[in-house]
Amino acid sequence: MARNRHPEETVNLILDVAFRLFMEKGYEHTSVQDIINNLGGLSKGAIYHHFKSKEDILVAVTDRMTAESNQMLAVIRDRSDLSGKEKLKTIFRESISRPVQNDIFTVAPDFHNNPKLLFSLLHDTIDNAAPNYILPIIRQGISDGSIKTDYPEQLAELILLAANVWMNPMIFDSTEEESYHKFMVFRQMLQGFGLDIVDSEILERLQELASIYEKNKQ
Amino acid sequence: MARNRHPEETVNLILDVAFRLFMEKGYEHTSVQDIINNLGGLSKGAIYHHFKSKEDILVAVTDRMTAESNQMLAVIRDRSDLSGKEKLKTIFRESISRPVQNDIFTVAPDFHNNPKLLFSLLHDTIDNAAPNYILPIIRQGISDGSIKTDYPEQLAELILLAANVWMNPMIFDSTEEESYHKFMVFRQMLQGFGLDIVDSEILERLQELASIYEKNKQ
DNA sequence: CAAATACATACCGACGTGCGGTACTGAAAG
DNA sequence: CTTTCAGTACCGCACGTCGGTATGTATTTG
Repeated sequence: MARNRHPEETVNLILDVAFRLFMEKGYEHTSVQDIINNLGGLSKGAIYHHFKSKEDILVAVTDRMTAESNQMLAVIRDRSDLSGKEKLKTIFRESISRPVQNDIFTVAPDFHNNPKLLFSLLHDTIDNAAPNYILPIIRQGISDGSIKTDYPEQLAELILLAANVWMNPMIFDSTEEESYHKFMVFRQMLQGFGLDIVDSEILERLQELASIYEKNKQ
Repeated sequence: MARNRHPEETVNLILDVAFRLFMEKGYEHTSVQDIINNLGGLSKGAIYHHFKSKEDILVAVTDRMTAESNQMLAVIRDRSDLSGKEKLKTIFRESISRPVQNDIFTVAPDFHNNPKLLFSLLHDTIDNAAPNYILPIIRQGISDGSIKTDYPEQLAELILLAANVWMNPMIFDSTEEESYHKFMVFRQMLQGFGLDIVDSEILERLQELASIYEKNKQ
């Protein structure tokens, strides 16, 4: 295949293909040769020119996965027109209403055969997203009086772990009913921390989302 | 190597060695040959006589890991002298006081390089431990009036996910202070569900445990 | 003795990766 | 505008290792 004048396009092509295959067959059951075969003429040398290992491709893929949602978190975190509690409310409304499939990712991620991918998400949640996005919001909430807790770091972790992992239908698939119950338990948990961030609009959206997932499975 | 008259000893030897290596180097970076080399004369044929694949060894290893703690859960679940809330209380007191290192496992499990192992633990928690051990206890608690919730299944999942994963020092290492804070947040979460299962004895034990872990790291 | 079991040995195809080589690019030099 | 040339995108094969299998053999069991 001819040399590409914009190598970043080649990198993106590799990531697109790798992501799709990782989702379809799992990271471990996707060989580098599989990726090559779906690259349309590119060779093994091309891959190892842009990435130093197969693992390196996975890292890039997961980075691209979390980048978008982290961007959303950053924007909300930096708004100056909302209290801490209102920001949390906004985050959950956004993350629920956002469709899982967008233009980049035409395949709905499936973590059932992807221990490595789940592992990355888990650590991104605890090591990156919670301290960098949720924690500042909780701190602000403490300052402005809209949130009360003695342990903001741990509260941020627990909330995001529940939301990003436990309630994530890509990780633990649930029936519509179960998803709804999870959300109600989550709501009650937040209320236990004095955080009543759930309104009827969010509840409505959740029920919609759950029914969509249910239909896609069949 | 001579044939063993008690093949279960060979199986246990394989599992001992595999477990140690998985913990030291991670599942993926442990080759079958690595296991063989640490078996003291046994060969590849021996391994593939007792296990059908490397993955099969991992399953056996994780089963042995969770068996002990699940046994403890079963005993408490089946006691007839305690209310639901008291059983939960007992479980947490037990799991905190139980030393992580026992005679079988001389290596403290470390999940940082073991996506597969963490994956297994996560699914055992949600698919097995929560519904089979915690859920019946919560149901009993609902019956005897010591626990109140509309969604026992999801509450069981959330509680065990927080306890087994989030608060697990083998998965997310924390300083003594962080562990303590996690526990306090956990406590507040349970209180939000009307469950006040934490007493001063448990708090004391937690602080001890945290300081032990802190020392072992250095 | 025969069947089942507990291993050992030799070997296979597929895998991730390294590397010597090639062909293209874009900018500087003439 | 042409020539030159260093940098790099990409090729494709060779290598060592991997998980797994087929088969052989000694030992135990019934």
